[in-house]
Amino acid sequence: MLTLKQIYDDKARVIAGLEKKHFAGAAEAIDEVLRLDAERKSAQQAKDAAAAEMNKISKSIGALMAQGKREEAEAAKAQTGALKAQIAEYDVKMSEAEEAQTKLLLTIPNIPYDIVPEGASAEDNLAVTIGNWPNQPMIDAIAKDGAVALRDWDSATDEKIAEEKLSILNSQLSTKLPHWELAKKYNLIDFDLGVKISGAGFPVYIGQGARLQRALINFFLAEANKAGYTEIMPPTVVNAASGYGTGQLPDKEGQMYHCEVDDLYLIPTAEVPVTNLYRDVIIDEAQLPIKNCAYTECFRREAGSYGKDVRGLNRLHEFSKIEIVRIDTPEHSDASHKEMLKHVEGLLQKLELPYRILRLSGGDMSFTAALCYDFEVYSEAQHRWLEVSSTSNFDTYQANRLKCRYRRAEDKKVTLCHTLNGSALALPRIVAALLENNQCPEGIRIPAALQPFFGDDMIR
RNA sequence: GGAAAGAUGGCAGAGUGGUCUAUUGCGUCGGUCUUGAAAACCGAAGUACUGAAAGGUACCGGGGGUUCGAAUCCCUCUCUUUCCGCCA
Repeated sequence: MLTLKQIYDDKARVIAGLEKKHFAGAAEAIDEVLRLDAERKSAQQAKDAAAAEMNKISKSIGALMAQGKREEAEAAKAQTGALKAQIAEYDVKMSEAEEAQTKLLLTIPNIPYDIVPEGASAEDNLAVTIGNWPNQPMIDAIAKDGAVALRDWDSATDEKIAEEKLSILNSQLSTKLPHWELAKKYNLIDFDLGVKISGAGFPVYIGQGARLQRALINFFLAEANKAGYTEIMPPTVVNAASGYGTGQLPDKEGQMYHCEVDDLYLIPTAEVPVTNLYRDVIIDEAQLPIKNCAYTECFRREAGSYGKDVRGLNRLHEFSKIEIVRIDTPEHSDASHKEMLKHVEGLLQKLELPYRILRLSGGDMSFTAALCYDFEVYSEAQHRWLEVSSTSNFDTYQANRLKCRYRRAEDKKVTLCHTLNGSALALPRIVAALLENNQCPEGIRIPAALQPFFGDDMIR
């Protein structure tokens, strides 16, 4: 959640940020937060004063008793009744105001960074990079200064180039089979068996299909380890406190599987356990940035999804994902974020998949993010972009909920960390794109970087 | 699942009703000494809210109660450890 300091320091900026995120009633909500804070402060001041008086009297009673002055002690006792009632009253006022304030703050989203594009929906997301296009990679045409240039899209020229490329690509690829037919043709994935033993959205991977899963997991972990991330294997079931820490609760209660008997939640992403490792922790600055990665199964109820979005591997209830998580100082978090983007982009380049990177608009970003980039791969049989990674900087928003802080080397002050995370990568849509984009008469070509992990150059 | 014991500051570990803003040890930081280091000695050091500051308030697993006063007594919850049972 937002910190009070953020609001006191620049209220207008906070309100403008919330409006950019299309949060209705921003100004009213912020004013209410401030009103409750004033209420809390005055109640606390009154309570503290009464408690100080009370403590003083109590101590004097102890001294009087020790000296055997019983009558004076009894007189002092008589004084405390009114004070006691006052303290209780102010205490109730204080905690009521505090609770109301926290509850309200939990419903207020993070504020976006300045470079986040204005806009209400996915339509307004800004493509910043396109790569791995056939014949002549788009990246050469639009981002000469490096793959993760992350410059703003030049709509006059870049959009035209992208459109042309897309139409060439689509005309070349109209004969390709979608991945669910390829999965059947090569006996890689059985969706019907999954329905039988679990339900829709729980595919069974078989033979080379299962081996491809394992190869991708190992490939992504190997790349993350190479990039300096420490591998974590966390529990995939967490308590409610962890859900609140990273912000899945209370906002997205219905999206998580919940084991009621034990009041535990199946994780929707490794972000939850791996970030919560640092809940209620004060880290030495020398240990930052913390760079962790984890492979886990992820579980999402996906209530309300339907149609082409859930066809085949497009949207599952259980899927494998490798997540990278960073904890950093405010000064360095932006550089950390860029490194993460470069890492994720590198994976897509090594897998030789056509991709684009989008900077999400204010209205399309998640509740907790301050800056978010989505990575999408182009599915050549479905003729659509599939999201395979979302890489975000949460600024201090998550850290404030988590109470994840660090001790600054310079002045020993305890300060909120910045948290960041990103998928690197989610498997199902990568598999979909690999199958569709690499199909040829002989089978399905495995990209060179993946061959050592898969043990073959082709699915036949 | 059954039984017992426990939860105190970075760690270890005292404290069973009144200067406890918690004894002590280790570790950490600063200083003295030293060419430098070690040792020794001296000193410092928690978190949060509040206040311009001095200071005040709260925190000894969580919540509640008794009392003028609770780390300490009572209730309750959670967790941990040990033993037994079951088990990959």
